[in-house]
Amino acid sequence: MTQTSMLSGFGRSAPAAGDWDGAARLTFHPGEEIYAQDEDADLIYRIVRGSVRTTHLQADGRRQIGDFYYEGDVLGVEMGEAHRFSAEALTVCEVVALRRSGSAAYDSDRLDRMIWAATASELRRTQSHMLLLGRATACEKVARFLLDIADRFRGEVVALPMSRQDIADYLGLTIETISRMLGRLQAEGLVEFTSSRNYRIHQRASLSEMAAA
Amino acid sequence: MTQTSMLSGFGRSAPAAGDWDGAARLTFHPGEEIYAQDEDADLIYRIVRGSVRTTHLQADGRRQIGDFYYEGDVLGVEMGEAHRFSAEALTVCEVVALRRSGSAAYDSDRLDRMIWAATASELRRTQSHMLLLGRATACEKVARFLLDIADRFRGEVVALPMSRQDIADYLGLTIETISRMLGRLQAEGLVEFTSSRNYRIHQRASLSEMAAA
DNA sequence: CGGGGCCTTGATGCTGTTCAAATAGAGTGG
DNA sequence: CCACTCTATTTGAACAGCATCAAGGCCCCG
Repeated sequence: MTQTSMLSGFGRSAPAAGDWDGAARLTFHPGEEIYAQDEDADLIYRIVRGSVRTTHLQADGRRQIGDFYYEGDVLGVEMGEAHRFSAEALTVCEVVALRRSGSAAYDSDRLDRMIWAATASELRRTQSHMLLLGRATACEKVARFLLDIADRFRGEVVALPMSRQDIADYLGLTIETISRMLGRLQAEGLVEFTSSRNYRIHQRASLSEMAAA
Repeated sequence: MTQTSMLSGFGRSAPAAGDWDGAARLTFHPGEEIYAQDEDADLIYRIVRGSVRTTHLQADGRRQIGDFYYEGDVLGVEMGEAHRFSAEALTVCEVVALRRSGSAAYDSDRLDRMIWAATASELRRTQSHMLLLGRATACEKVARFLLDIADRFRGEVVALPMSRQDIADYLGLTIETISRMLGRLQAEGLVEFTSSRNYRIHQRASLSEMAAA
């Protein structure tokens, strides 16, 4: 594949330690934009700490969340000249950035593999998201969302770094519907919310059943 | 069906010339399966002639169409072990098939580039589809669908190789809604159907407006 | 001419939205 | 630590869009 030509090194930038030697290390605060929709897609980012959402905004204000990203995930591998989504920090976030175009560089083989893996992962997740949006009831969407998020954290209690509006724009629903479905799932004893942004799954099997059907 | 068994017929099929030397050339009839959901994703296919749909079937029978593919498009580049979608011919179809893993081959560089390009294209199209499914009204979905299909054919009259059910499962709607929206767009003079599977766009600007908003 | 898909059209109902308001939480300054 | 404010979330009631159910028409092919 052509990754070799797609990648390159990084001129300046204080070399930071970590997986990507020579990469720039950046910090973002909640709500801050990491890259903008329609901006040139020249850099890719790896999240060292924190969580990020990608959003696509339409002219009339409707918003679609592309995905949520966590520690270890790679951002910005969309194909094409420009980003179709912007990326914003949900929590305080540390990322390392690497330029992907430009002159051939030092460890391009490793970067190639990384970009390829990130693209493959992106495609898989986008396909899942598409399936979720296409034919699922509000309740199914919310159940699957809770399971998906829980699968990323090994902890007993799961934290939701995103707002109800973010969840709504991810699932193609309204915040009111999100709230009602969360309420219903809790009333049925499948999950328990210790606060509006922290929950625990009580009956994973039943929840999976709601999600799949 | 597994590729091995599918390709067992390769012995007889005369290795055809064309873009992919040494590739197997196959013919499928309407409704025939090119590869199955959950089957090992070992082969990729390039459509020489005809059109194809990819579909994902859930246990309860709900169906989601992944995409429609035409002459020149590459199929089967989904990542992961197995296909999440099956592929079925819509019309009589000729495809060439290539194994993507396995013995290091003659022109693997070119193959790599091709796979990379197809994956990039797949990601872009899946993202578009996701945006279409997330926050769009029935009317917007249908308008965008008509424009998308028209953009693939340069002709004045556009042919729809797929059924209303296929369109419905692509857009996450029902056949009745599809039919009503097509009727509405025609009544408003934006498009004209010469038959239920052939149309002509009359006011592209207005149609785009319906699609975007 | 008859049968069987496929597509269209009509009537009714349900799911999720919209509009509106109450409640809960988080942050701030006294 | 408490009162206050601002925002996020929940809850309720009415509405709308799309689905569902049910006929009816069209077209292809035998």
